[in-house]
Amino acid sequence: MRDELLTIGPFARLCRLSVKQLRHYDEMGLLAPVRVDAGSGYRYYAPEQTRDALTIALLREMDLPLAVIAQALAAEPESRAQILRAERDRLAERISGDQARLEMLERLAEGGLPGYEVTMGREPERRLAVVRAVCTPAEIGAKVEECVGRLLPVLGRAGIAWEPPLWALYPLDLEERMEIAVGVQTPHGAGTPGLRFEALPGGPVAETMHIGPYSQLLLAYNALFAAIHERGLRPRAPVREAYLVGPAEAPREELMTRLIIPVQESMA
Amino acid sequence: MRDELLTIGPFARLCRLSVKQLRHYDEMGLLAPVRVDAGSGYRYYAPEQTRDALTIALLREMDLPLAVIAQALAAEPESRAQILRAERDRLAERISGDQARLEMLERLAEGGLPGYEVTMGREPERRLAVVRAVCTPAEIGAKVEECVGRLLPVLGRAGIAWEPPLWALYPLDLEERMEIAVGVQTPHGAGTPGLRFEALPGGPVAETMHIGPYSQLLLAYNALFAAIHERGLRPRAPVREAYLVGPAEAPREELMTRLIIPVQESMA
DNA sequence: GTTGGACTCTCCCACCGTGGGAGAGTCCAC
DNA sequence: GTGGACTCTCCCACGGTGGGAGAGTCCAAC
Repeated sequence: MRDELLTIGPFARLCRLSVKQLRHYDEMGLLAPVRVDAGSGYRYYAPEQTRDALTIALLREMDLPLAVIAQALAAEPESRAQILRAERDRLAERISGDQARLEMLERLAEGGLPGYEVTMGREPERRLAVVRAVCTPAEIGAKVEECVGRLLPVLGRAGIAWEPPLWALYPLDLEERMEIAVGVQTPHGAGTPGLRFEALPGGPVAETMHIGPYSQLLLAYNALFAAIHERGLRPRAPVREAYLVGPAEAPREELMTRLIIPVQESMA
Repeated sequence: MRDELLTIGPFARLCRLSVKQLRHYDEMGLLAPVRVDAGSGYRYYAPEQTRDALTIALLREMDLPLAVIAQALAAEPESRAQILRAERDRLAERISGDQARLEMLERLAEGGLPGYEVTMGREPERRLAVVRAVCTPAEIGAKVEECVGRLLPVLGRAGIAWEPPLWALYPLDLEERMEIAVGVQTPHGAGTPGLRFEALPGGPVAETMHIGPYSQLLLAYNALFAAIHERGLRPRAPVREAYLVGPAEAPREELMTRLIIPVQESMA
């Protein structure tokens, strides 16, 4: 095999990369030309390097960061596969996030920004039997389900009577470490192991109804917070969700969720 | 409603935006505070501005560019809905692109980078009856289908005998304006209106078989080009695909496609 | 009144990957 | 030996956000 070297332009054409890209990859040590002329600085690539260059182009096409590509190229097949799997998971997560975004955007594009009727009212005091969990914002959906799965057996075993709906309580801000609670309203069950109790004070609240998948809840909260602030009020934790029609009873398009945020005169 | 103004920090907390973001939005004219103290430069926001700020936060959450958000906020409801629909389409396209990427990444993560056996061989001369089209790289899939839909009736009406597979011809480089052709091998049909003919010269080729959805074809081409360049050969247009098992005959996981790239000694 | 601490201001730089363009130098075929 | 195509390095731009410096401001507590 003759090893006539290629200057950067022809080499770029072979691997479907731009000259700028190749220079950048050289500079960052991802793909160095086999020879660099000391005098002129000209980069010379060997035809064998197209293999790596094509691989880089392929992985870039899948949106892997250059740093990760560098890792993957340098790694043994085993850890390389591991890196690729990690990236696959990252991409899968991005897609599912984008799909939620898409659904919200659909709704916005069709219904416009309004579409939520916010009511200012009063809530009675409630006593909830709850289980708690700590999670990040991204995990909320899974964690709530998990909590429901923990809660119902406890209630059943203890023979505690309760009526729907299920409730969930959230902090006001979506932080990295947020404490949530899932429960039901009941006067019974004090002292049951695994159960905790939450006394929700009565008082003024803002509320609205969300019909549709949970991925679109953000829209409802947006309307809710806007209405609260416009009235010069301040939201107070915990935010309450009541699952009037849940995933067990209806397809995701028909879920009904009541959103309630306690409010307070801002002067207070 | 008392209009006690808020400094940037408390206002940021209300709308779940960072102080940096608010300053940036002010600077670019997206959301200006109602009052800026001439002496100190302090920004003062009115509680009513939380509505716009929340909307901005919401649209950013859906990944709309700030410039588009500015447009949307300024526009009438009608054109706003239009803008949102356009963004929805953009996002939908990104998702489908990402899904293709994900599938390729799956395959890479599982099978590793190898997985394609590239054969160097010789192809006989072939005479194809084709229809042509011009498209961008993103449209290829749809255009090829459209071409098939145009080709088959013409063949049928003219009573031209042919045998599977269907073939497609592509240029070497994926450019913005690429000419493609779809056809079948047949000795008949000269002069049929709507049909053109393509004489594929025989000679040395590199080829491989791709089994799976078309969204993963890039992987096969990567292996193919790498093999060609490693042997010091040069690919020649047109690239040929033969659809041995097409979408009409099998689910997408089981599609079989033969990829053939004519090659030439690089010295020539 | 003064002090201290929390807040705010403006500026610059960083990330990521790519492209554009300036200005200078190099290669090679005619 | 000359022209034209190529290459070099260097700086700046995009998008949106964050970090940090260094200076100034607000307000409550003493």
